[in-house]
Amino acid sequence: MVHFQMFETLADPTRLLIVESLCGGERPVSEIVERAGIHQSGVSRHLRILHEAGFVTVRPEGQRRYYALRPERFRELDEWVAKYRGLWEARLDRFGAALERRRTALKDTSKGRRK
Amino acid sequence: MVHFQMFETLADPTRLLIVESLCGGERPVSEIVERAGIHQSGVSRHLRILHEAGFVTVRPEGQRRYYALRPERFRELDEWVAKYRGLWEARLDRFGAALERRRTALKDTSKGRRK
DNA sequence: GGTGTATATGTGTATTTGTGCATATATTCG
DNA sequence: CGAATATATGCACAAATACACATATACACC
Repeated sequence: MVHFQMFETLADPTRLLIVESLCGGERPVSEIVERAGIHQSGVSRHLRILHEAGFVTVRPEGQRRYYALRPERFRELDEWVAKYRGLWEARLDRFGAALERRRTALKDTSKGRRK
Repeated sequence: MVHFQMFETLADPTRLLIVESLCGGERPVSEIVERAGIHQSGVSRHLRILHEAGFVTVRPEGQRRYYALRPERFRELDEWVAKYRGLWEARLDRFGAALERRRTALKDTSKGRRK
């Protein structure tokens, strides 16, 4: 529950569009503005938010500023989601459960999820 | 950029707390209210939002309503984040690239993730 | 220095959001 | 039926947010 700010940062269509625009590598602001479809000042603000949240880096070059994705936050996101992988993996287990019980001894792989 | 609504849903500390409270299995509203630290009506609203966004299911039993996590949305989240795994994996690759090239033939174990 | 281009910031505003309170709905039990 | 418990909803309101416009800053080139 410390991570809700990461989700706040991504909880805006324009910011998510910016993130996906940076998927292919660093981009100058002007290029992002073209795709975003909102005023340049708005894009600048969104980039500030993304930067403060640690999702992007800036590299000034001349009068341009190139923004790029920063791996750390995405990795953090990945680790958060990882905690919930058991949800659907467990479901698949249940399908094959009866079958599996007949074949092998029941190895208790449930990580204490069942209350 | 179709997924920003998923992030909107998780972009609230109380809702994220609810999600994590449901990690251990289904819970009645009353129990969630205790942990949330806000008024019962607020919790009810958050549960509605989570439900409409497809993050939870409801199972009425008597006068209680048991909420539980729904795997689909989390899986969707996982798939979204997966697109960004290349960010840090690529960085690691670069560190060990020269070394690895000398040791083994390049076995391509990437499951088609690289675009 | 001055001019032009790229990006950031101050300000006002309309919209959205989380919340508590009071009340409504549903369910159980007598 | 009525009373009690569990949960949802109508309403009002304070706080936050995304946006455009105008302006400020930073840099390049003359």
